[in-house]
This record gives sequence, C-alpha cells and structure tokens, in this order.
Amino acid sequence: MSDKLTFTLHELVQVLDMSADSLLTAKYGVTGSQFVFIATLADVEPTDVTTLAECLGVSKAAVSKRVPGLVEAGWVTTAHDPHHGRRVVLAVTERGRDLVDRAGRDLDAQFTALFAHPAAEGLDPAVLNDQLNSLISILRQNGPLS
Amino acid sequence: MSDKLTFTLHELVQVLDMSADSLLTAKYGVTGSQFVFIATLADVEPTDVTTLAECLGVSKAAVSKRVPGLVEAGWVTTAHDPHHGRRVVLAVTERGRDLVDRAGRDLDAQFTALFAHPAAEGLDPAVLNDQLNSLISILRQNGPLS
DNA sequence: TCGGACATGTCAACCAGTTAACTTGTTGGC
DNA sequence: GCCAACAAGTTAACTGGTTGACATGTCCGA
Repeated sequence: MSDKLTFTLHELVQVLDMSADSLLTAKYGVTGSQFVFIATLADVEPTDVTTLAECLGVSKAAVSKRVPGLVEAGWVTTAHDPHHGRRVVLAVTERGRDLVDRAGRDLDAQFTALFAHPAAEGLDPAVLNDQLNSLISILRQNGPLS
Repeated sequence: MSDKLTFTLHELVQVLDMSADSLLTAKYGVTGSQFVFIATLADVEPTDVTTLAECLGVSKAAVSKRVPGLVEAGWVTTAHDPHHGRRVVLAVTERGRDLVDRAGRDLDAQFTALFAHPAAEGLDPAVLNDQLNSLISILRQNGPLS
C-alpha cells in the first residue's frame, strides 16, 4: 500500500500478472507470457517474425528464439512465404485459437468481476482506462526525456 | 491507445520506466533498475541480502549476483556481521545516498509535472493512487486465483 | 542488368531473473 | 555438549530478454 503512484502501478501490474498467470497455468496449461504471444499472434495472423515482434514490443531475436518451442507445443505453425525466400509466416493452430477464445473470455470475466466488488465502488474501468491513456500520451509527447 | 485496461496498464508502466530510465542514464549514469536497487537499499540500510531481496520482490540469488557490480561501481558497500559469520551487511555509499537524493527529487518533479498538463485536467494523483490500491487489495484478498 | 541499399531472420554473447542444490554458520532441545 | 533443524549466501542450469554481427533475399535506380 504505497503512497507513490509509480510504485502502486508496478505493484498492480505485478499482482494482475500473477493472478492471470496462475489461472492460465492451472486451467489451460500455458504461462502468461505464452498466452500473450499466442493471443497477439491470433490477432494479426498470418504474419512474419518482424511484425509480430513489433506487436509484442520485443526484438525480432526474442520472437525468433521462442517460436520453435511454441511450434513444438502445438500452438503455432510456421511456413515459408513462396514470394519471399527469407520470410517466415507465423500462424496459430486450431487448438491455439480455441485457447485464445476460451481463456480470453475467462480472463475477461475474472477481471470485470473485480469492479463488482464493494471496495471498487465508484470505479469505472472505462474512465480509468481513459485517464491512464491520457497519462501515456502526455508522457509520449513530452519525448523520452522532458 | 488500447481499450483493454490491462494492456493500458502495461503500456503505462513501460512508458514510465523508459522515461525514468533515460533521465537516469543521461543525467546520473545509472540504469533504472540500478537506481531502484540503490534507492530501496538506502531506505532500509543497513540490511542483509535476504531482507533486501524481500524489499525488492526478487530472489536472494538475484540480489547476491548484482551486489559485486554495484560495489565495483561505488554505489554499495558490503561488510561482515561480527555476530554472524554468514550474514553480509549491505549499505549505500555516500555517493549513493547523494544519487538517491538528487535523482529521486528529479524524478518526482518530472512525474508530478505530468499532472499539470492540460490533458490531465481533473486527474488527481492521490485519488488515482487510492483507486489502484483498492484494485490491488481486491486482487490480493481474492487469493491468487479466484 | 547489375550493384548497392534495405529487409528478414538467426546466431553469439551478454544481462537479469528463476529454482534447486549446496556450503556454512547458528541455535535450541535432548 | 551435541546433533538436528533452520537460516544465510552462493552457485549452476535454465529462461527469456537485449544488442550487434552476420548471411541471405528483394528491389530500385543508374
């Protein structure tokens, strides 16, 4: 229960991630970061390593290294682009799409349930989202260093 | 500009961290994570590896591995507890305390300046902090998995 | 058409975290 | 007083991220 907003923000995302991670691990057999990878890919498939890396906000190398494991586990497929020798086309398997669908709904329900709690009285997720987005855009327009 | 609150939260802390990191690197010659380490230690010194690890929310091993580099860089000192052969007592150097003081004030000023921006109209950091702390406590009392 | 610039993916080396196993020191019950 | 249990720190093996160097493929302009 810090009084520093920056600390509170870090703490909240940590608790949020832990809670999502334990739900995903227990009920769906994937880690949180695997789920983010698969769900993000599902949103933009078919695509290549470079584009997915941008969507995930990580480097190409990071994506490149994680792909073999996810293919192995049956969540993702790779293919060669016939029109481009180097391009690797990534897609989600049927099982992966099903995971994203079911687990995504589950997470969403858990999350919106938070705001039904009496202690969240007067808290509107949409309003909060707008406020945080405002802060983000202020920070962004200030440049990396104001 | 996502409409998913969870995504927005992750985005905000990422932008926040980037901005703090570039300020710290440019003006003080430390990375963000080094600053967090030193500032946290400054808050509880003198202490040992185990306690600092708890304060930072990481494992003892993580702290143990980072200490030599910070000692080398002149931010931290180590000593042996005369009353306990294994215990390593960690403290911040004078230069470290000065860093925490000056950079801490700088970061704080930058952060509170955010809320002076016209786009942050009606946004009160204290209120926001309370709201986020409410969400944290709801999540915590729901247990790791509800 | 062909050569340079750019795009794409991978690799190596590194950093910072994890857990599990281990060494070493302290302490308390018998 | 001794031994078992515990506490403290380090190490090794792993994970997943980074940057920089590299090989290879595409494409455009002279």
